[in-house]
Amino acid sequence: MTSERFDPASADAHWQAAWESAQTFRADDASPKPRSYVLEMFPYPSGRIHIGHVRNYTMGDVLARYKRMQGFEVLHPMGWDSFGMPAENAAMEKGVHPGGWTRANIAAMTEQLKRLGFSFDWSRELSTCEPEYYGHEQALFLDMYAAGLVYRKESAVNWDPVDMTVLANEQVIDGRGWRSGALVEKRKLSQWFLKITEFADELLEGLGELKNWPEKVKLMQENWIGKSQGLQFKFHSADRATEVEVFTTRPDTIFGASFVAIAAEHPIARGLANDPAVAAFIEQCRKGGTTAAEIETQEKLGFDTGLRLKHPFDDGIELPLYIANFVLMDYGTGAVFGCPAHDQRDIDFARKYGLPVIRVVADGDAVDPVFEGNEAYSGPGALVNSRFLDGMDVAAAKAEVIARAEQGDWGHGTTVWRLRDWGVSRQRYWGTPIPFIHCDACGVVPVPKDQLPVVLPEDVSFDIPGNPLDRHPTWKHVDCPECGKAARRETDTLDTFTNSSWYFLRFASQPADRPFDPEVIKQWLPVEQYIGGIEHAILHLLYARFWTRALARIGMIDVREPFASLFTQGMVTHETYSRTDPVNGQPVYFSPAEVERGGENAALKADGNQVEIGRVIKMSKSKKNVVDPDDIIAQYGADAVRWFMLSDSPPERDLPWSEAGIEGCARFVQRLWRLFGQIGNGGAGADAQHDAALDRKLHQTIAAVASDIEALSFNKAVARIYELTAAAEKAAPSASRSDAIRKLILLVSPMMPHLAEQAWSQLNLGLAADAPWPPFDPALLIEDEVTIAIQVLGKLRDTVTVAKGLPREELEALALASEKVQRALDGKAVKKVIVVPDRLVNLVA
RNA sequence: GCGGACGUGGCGGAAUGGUAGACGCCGGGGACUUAAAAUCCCCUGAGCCUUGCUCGUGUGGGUUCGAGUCCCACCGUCCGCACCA
Repeated sequence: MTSERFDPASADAHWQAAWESAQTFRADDASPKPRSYVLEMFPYPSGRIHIGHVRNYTMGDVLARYKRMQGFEVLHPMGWDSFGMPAENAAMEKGVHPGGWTRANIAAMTEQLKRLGFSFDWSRELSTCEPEYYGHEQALFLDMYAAGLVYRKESAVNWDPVDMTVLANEQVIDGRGWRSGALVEKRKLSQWFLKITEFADELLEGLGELKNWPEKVKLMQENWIGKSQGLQFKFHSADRATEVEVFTTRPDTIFGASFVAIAAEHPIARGLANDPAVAAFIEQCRKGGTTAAEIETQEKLGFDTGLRLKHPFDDGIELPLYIANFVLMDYGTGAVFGCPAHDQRDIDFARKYGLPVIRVVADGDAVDPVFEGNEAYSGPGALVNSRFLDGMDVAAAKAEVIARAEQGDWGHGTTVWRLRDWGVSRQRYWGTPIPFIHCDACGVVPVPKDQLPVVLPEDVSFDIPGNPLDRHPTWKHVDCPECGKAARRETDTLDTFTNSSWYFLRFASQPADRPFDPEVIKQWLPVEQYIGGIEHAILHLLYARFWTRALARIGMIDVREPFASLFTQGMVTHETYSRTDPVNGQPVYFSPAEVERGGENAALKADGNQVEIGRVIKMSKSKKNVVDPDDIIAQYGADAVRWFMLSDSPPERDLPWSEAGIEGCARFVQRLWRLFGQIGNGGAGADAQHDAALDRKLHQTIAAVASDIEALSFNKAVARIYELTAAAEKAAPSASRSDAIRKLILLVSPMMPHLAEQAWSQLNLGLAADAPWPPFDPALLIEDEVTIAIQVLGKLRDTVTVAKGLPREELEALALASEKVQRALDGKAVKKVIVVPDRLVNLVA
């Protein structure tokens, strides 16, 4: 007997406990089965699970469960990216300890995740803030150091003079510390760097192999790495007292040069700064925004230094030297030559300062040496006005100029990268201690591996400004491992991105005495499907690729690319509800829980009056358009929430959350439950009958849902399941119907695992989670009848349902026999007939 | 400014160049009920002279027997940002 309603409140917990006690989702390193590693980006333990996490992990869970059903040994782990600034902020604001705060958050969020029934192998759970994890990270860092991939150099940081602390870029608001409001200073500190630039070429080339990564992400990484090939050469003043080295990707346009520009921070500019006008201009360049969007829209400004430089091919040509606000010191040489006709920034600048605009590349049109427009031409063409280059195409001219520069020994062809080495030092407490010791006699000495982990002391306080590690009474005082004399520990910690750069390896293999076992890594890696947010498109994903390659280079692993497929999911959005404050005219926002939504209107529950329904946007605390996963799970059950996460919107797009939507999902859970209760006993009577149409529908659905899940097109799989459900409901009792319902339980089990287990348990066949994906009969995928569209001049006039595979002549005859077709033809002669077998007939009159 | 993505009913969205709007939500009508909830059935792009016809996938062109889909130009929305020389 089945109860009338499916009760998630009891079923969810029951089946979660059943999976846990059976260790259903434990991945077996020794399994003979083919492997599948499904990974979602692990969360930062901020305190509460966000609905975005729910969407992310639901997608991964459907894939992981499906893969298990397909006979794979699946690794589907979960852990915590638990070092980071929010813990320190909480410590300062709430007076709690970062460790205590973080671990309490992890405990609460673990409970939240478990309520959703995800098929995680919890035995592999890891937390990056524990010595059992970061100790191995320290060992890997030492290995990289030994391999020459780690070095120290001076680097500038944002220093808050009041809080006596280093600030992250995001903590600097309008040039001031976010907490203290003090003006931020640039300070030079000796810091640790990882040589990611040594892998720039590999990381760029490697993108080509990543067939299952979004083009968008690959493009972002490509641009971030920023490979540019060109010419680096020096301009000289007539007296050779001044020389300016520039880099250009367009050496072919050298005869179009009309000025040279250097960055405000360029040594030559600084050298001229005793002139107050120069100093004032440099100061002016420092103000204003530093982001691309700000700089791009900002007016181009220059300052003529009065210096004149000789053209490398003709001493008779003199170019003015400007200091300009659009030249970047940290790219190339910090100096460029301007060719206005073929670079938009340069022409903006030239028009402003009345500099010549000389066209040197012409795209086949008449050669007009006077360039009238204000739009630079950067396309292909033949060189003009360029002496020995005339007539060459751009590529040939580039090669020719580089060859001549090298011959004349005044320049050389070179490759410039935008990518810079990764500074990993953070002057923060809540991170992985960098395992080095500073000794006055021996210098910087690595901590011997047998002394790892260097454990972060937890007896620290945040009531005084500055780095707690630095003022800890004992922690930093150690003996030098080399000479034994008193020495000091490094008090910087590692950037939290290092924690997430190898966690996928530790998930696959976690021996106690080393970071991982390469033999086990080999079995699981690469991750078959990685799922997470687009916000990690560059940094995390590039660093993880870098660590993987670095570890491969030093012989620790065989994999080169950690993530075979990457999927970036969209956000969960919600309407906003607001009223305008009559006093200040600002909107006052209300949360969905405070609002009663009906039809096209919404009213505040408190006073019954209307509120304005705003646009559907990303959930954010400030707009109050958030829903809490716990509340909705309690109200609708895990399966309805999971189903909602998969329905309607394609997974890469945003998903608008709505009350009506989740209610519809909860209703569908009950609808399935009623259907699942209608499996016949397989005995006499109706249940012996077969239903060919339903059989076909079932097998088509099994095949389609499988391919939709593999393509991560969950919204399409959901639509298929609705269709099969409707077909099964309508079908008369038969053996086919019972079979369809039984298999439908399995089809929905990756998505609604609790409901599926509850229904499956009544068949006494073990756990649904352990059941294989139902096979389909390819013969049943083919329809025996097809509906043919009949068009006249491309317009649909009639349809006719016929046996599949009818010959062309018969289809044509059928089309002509149609009354509607004859009416549309209106006596005109048919000139041409297009027949697409089993699809359509188009009569051209 | 540059780069990218996207524009299809009231809404989320389907659609190897071949019947546009699958599936879901909302809405309307009906059945069941003393009643409500729940459930089930039907309708639901727009317009019209309603056996049917016309229009319709941001706009304007083009290719094609046939275009939501391909090409060109534009408009709009969203996202990202690094002046990359």
